[in-house]
Amino acid sequence: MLSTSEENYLKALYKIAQVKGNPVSTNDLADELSTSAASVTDMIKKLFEKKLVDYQRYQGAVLTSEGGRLATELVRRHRLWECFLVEKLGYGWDEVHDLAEQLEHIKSVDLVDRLEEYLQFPRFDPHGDPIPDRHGKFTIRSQQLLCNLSQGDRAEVVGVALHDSQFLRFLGEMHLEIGCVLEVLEVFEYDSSMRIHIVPDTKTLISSILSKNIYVKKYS
Amino acid sequence: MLSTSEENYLKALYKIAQVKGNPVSTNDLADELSTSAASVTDMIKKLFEKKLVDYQRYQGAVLTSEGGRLATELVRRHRLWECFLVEKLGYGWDEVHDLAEQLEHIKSVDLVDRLEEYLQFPRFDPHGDPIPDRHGKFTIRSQQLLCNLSQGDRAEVVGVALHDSQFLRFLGEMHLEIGCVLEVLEVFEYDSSMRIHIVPDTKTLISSILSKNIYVKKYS
DNA sequence: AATTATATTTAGACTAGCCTAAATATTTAT
DNA sequence: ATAAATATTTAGGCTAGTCTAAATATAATT
Repeated sequence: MLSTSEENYLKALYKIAQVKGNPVSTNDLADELSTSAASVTDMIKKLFEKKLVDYQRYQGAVLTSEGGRLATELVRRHRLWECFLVEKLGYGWDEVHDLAEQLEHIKSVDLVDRLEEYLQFPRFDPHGDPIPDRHGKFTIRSQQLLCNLSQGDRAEVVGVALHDSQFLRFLGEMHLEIGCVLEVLEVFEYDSSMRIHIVPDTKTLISSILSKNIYVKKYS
Repeated sequence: MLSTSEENYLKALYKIAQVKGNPVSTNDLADELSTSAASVTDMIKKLFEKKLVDYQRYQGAVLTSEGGRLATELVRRHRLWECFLVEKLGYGWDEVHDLAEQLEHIKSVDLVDRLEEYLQFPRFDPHGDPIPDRHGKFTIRSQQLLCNLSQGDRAEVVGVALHDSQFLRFLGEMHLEIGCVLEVLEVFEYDSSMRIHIVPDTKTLISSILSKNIYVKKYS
């Protein structure tokens, strides 16, 4: 059985590897987990003993297939709990991260499977991130950013690249949510801002900070 | 903020005080928490520092009003999570204790209030135990035991005095569940067993081990 | 009331997870 | 290629929560 702390290391390893590739450096882990490099070294050794990471001194760490499986399971739990909190308890998508962070560590062989069934097997969480199924498989969503669309393009919002609550609250205020359809009305070269039409009835200007962090699926 | 361990001590203090009264002895706590008396002494001192218990060396511990409030809140959380697990996720009443034991420690100011609303403010958990409201108030259920009924009495099952899963599974197999109505057909002095009619269609013999651990509300 | 038995506390130690400071390895830049 | 900068590990220590063994206080028994 893994401790909460061990689980958090696995998740961090998984997350960093996705962005920066393998091997994952001690310092990157320390940053991600807001801890010291020395603590990371200790824990990596422990995970190595448990065969959850491959590791050689000074060379960074890589999840083993078992480590990867466990990390994916944690992502699954996190995202399913986020669905539950938003869909059933009425939380906003900007409020659920910390709670899901706690709930994902609940130890049970089948709790999350039952939760998934109860939620009717959602494939994406409230932020548009894909939810791994029982076997760790998931659909990769479009990686195209809103900022890369051109005038006249129409697309659906499918995800966000940032998850901090300020950003999410701001998007919410602008009615920019997962699933909404938009059209690029105009692109301003000067500051890369855009005027967009959020179907059906909002037309607004958005800064590039926003458009660089919204994933869309372009209608062809 | 309290640790999971501190919270478990508060719950144990509350539980023991209800059964044996105050003050609660070090050994009783050690038994309840499956730990050593030495550990209990350490933790009680800590809770005393935090003003959650009154304590004098060798004289046992008593929850302060703040300690009692927190303990009641934990009971509330535990019972609401049990409701959720049974009613929404389809668990049996014999399967939910350990999961609720974990879920009750999730830190949040409003999670459990939202859960309560989502469950439509249940007043009793799946074992018939009363659920404290936001202010710690709850309805005390009938304390009458099935074994104290006489031939011809009719009553409703309102609770169980034991919570171990073997006992609960056995009751379930006999269709003896919270809310069911029964009538005492015959009482056998010899071994205090009873023949009962579980309305509408089961007639069966039950041992005194069962009838001593089922709370009923007699129809007058 | 003294003695024995029981309950409780103290003392000292252990583990997990974290820390800082110092040592060492690797990488980068001159 | 060597020096400087950076990254990583080691060494030693801290806290929370636990333990066992020993000491001490309370309760029970004669």
